[in-house]
Amino acid sequence: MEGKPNRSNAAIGNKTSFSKKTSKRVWDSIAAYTVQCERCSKWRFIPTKEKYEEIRERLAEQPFFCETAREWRSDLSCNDEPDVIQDGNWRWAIDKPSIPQPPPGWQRILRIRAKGGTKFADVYYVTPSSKRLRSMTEVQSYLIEHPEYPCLTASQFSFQIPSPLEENYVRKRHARSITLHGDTTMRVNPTSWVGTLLHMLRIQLKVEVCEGSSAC
DNA sequence: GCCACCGGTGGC
DNA sequence: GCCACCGGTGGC
Repeated sequence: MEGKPNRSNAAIGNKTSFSKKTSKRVWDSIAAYTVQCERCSKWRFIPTKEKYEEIRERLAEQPFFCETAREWRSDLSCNDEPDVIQDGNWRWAIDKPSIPQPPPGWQRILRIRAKGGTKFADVYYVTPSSKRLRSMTEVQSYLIEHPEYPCLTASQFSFQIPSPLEENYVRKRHARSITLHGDTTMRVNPTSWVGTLLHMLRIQLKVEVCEGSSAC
């Protein structure tokens, strides 16, 4: 989590929101959102998912500085200690930049999968009528079938998922061992891709760990 | 029966 | 190797 220049990162507590029409609970498995200051490289918590989505959408054109956080922390500056220090209690993931904010009334939900699976996370959109859309194909079909959203296009949706900082969180497809005669050993091919992503991406999510933590 | 979660795979 | 998509299924 040491600061590299020109990156930004953000965080939210495990968030439960409610569909207005159905009061159905929708869970986001993200514990916190943080953005990195472009100037001092310190990571700053972002108070809400909505604010984080707003910052993330514009980050390429509108860099984040500690002063930006004065909207919710009036006295914050680059002289203050970083909000985030790396410890063993959290998992982190690098988010993708320039993801559009979900349309008004819609939710973009990120669900983190368990460690050792074939995929780190799933993104889905919840429509104002609480329908869950899992892919761009489903979004396009939905928009065609629902002309009440004439202004929405597929370009306003993104199913990109963050990348975990923890190496080997996701089982590598080509490193899978073939299970024979009850041998369930899993081999994972180590790579250095995390370092590469750190230089390319600008946003991180803090993912809550629920492995025996009393906080869970 | 529904749905959240997960795995598999085709395409790039 | 990564991503997008979607089918299967276990838990409710």
